Amino acid sequence: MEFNSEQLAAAEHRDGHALVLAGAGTGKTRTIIGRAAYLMKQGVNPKRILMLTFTRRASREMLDRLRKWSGSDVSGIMAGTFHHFCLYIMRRMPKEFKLPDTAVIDRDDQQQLMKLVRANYREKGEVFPQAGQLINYCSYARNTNQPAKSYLEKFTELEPEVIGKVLKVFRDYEARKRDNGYLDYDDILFIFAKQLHEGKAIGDRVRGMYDHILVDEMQDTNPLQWLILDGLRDPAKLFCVGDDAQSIYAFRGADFRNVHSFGRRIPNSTVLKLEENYRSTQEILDLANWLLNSSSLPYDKHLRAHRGKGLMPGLLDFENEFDEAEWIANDLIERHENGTKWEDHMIITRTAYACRTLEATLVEKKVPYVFVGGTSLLQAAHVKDLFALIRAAASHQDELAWVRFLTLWPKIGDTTALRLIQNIRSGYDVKAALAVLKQLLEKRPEIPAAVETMLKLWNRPDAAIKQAEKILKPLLKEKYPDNWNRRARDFKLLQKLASRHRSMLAFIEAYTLDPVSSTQAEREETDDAVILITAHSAKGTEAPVCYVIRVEPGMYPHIRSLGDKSQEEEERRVLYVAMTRAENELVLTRCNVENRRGVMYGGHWGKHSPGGTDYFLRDMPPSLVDTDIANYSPDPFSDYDIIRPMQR
DNA sequence: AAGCTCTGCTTTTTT
DNA sequence: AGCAGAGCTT
Repeated sequence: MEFNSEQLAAAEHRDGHALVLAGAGTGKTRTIIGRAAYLMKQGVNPKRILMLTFTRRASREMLDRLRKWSGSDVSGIMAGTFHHFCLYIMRRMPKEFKLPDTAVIDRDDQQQLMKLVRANYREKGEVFPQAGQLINYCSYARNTNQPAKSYLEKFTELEPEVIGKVLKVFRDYEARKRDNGYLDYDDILFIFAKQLHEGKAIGDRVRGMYDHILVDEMQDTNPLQWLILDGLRDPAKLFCVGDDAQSIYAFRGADFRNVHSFGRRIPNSTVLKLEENYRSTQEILDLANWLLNSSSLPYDKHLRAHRGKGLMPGLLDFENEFDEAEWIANDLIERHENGTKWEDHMIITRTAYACRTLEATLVEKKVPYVFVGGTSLLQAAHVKDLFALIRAAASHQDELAWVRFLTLWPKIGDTTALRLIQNIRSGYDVKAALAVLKQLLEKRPEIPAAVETMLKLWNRPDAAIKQAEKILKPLLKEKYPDNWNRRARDFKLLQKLASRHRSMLAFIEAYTLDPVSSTQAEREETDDAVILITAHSAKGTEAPVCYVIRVEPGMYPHIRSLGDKSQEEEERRVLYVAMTRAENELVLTRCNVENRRGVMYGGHWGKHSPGGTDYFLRDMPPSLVDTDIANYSPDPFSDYDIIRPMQR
């Protein structure tokens, strides 16, 4: 593995805490891996190293590359996301953390639970935040470590009476979560951080476990995660890597000033810089640099390409998204026919929704692709239905699972289900609960029988899934009449994934924290595929050829962020991240939005703010891009011999 | 009273 | 695809 002098200085930094400010493509990952390899070479026990990354995918890749490059056994290193790490430690010390039997719930479950609570407070016709919004508020306040009350007063426009009610809803929600034995994503961080700081003995014990803590994507850490890092350091040394220009998770409470204040907040720390870009050609960086420098924020970034000059980025206009999708698919096919691999191409989208047309076109034209980001396999409605049955068998306290499972059956709606559940939960354990259920549903023995079947197959996850599918099939076929075959395929996939786990609960927990998108899972069968990815998921990745689609007004910045200066700036960074993924070729495409329904509000793009930016590329110097589609193969008519009308 | 069906509306990003 | 609400059925 080769390093330049900046990278080497960072990787071999001695003594004290360090922050490495690394621009896009400057070898951030390389440096953090180099750091780990250096430490091990110096004789540090891998077990004393903790690597925190932003996604599980990133940590897997990092360990893979470290294993290959260092040639040593890296299995001792603890590597994962903040959530994984905290949960892992808490599960190892359940008594200390006062963590009884708990199940991790995902966002969707949180929302369902919130909906149940909300219904008890909202009066008919009253304007009250939706369940999803309530979860957002609650989560944001906790991740930024501020009381819900002051957060709601300062950062929302809710009326005081509504705020009072919302706070009551929050309290109820917390209580209901506890009764059900649920841990949401925020609880995992919160309980860990609290004990780390307030439980003296636990804090010392956890602090004693590691000597070196390596943190990737530091700019995306939020105040709660900062508290965790702060509680873990000393004697352990922090080695954090980040880039303020790539901070795109403010909506999750991330604060890139965590990066700016690092030196001030941590005594005896060093700030190092990586400035040479190894990924892209200069033309691509010129465009990215222009984008950042047209901001009013002083990013002070000027990426220099080590590789020198290359091709101009393209900016191609299309009449509508069908033409755009068609052109991209044809371009991909032609490139593939010329001998490049599918996987060398990445298509970056702002939202999962915005690439639906493209996805359909790729399927139609038989271009293999994987989608990264967006709805995962476990969030698909039919998969949740199946898991509801399994979870119901796991715990008679699991309210959400029982509601979902019971309402699958005809003639059982919310009301009946909730009434049944009240009785079930009074039972001592699942067996007692089942006895009660059998009595209440005397005429429908198949319902409790389904749960009993699951209990019998408890230690054989794949068999349990197979049986669950068999039992629910007639019900689900009714519920999802249109695309049953596609959904049935997901169950087969699920069975396969489950067979790698010993217990059902371990399987569910692993995939709650590490959601696999269904196409991503299929990827294990097809290894060469075009990568279709959201800009957020694309951070940390790269590809020789990148298409950034739908770079049009209303998308960058996204219409929902217009009117809020700091949100608009975050959108600029999202586009910056998207552009800087490209190694050799960058193609921006956009559609004519003039006539599209739903984008224009009263002649404005959303709430247009004075002095704000309604579209980033509006004032782009034409010299930065090539807009001539003829320079980009293929010619859309190349397959046909067409008649060109005479000029008159 | 509870369940079911139809219609119209909206669609950010993720551990 | 999912949600809310209206209105119809059991």
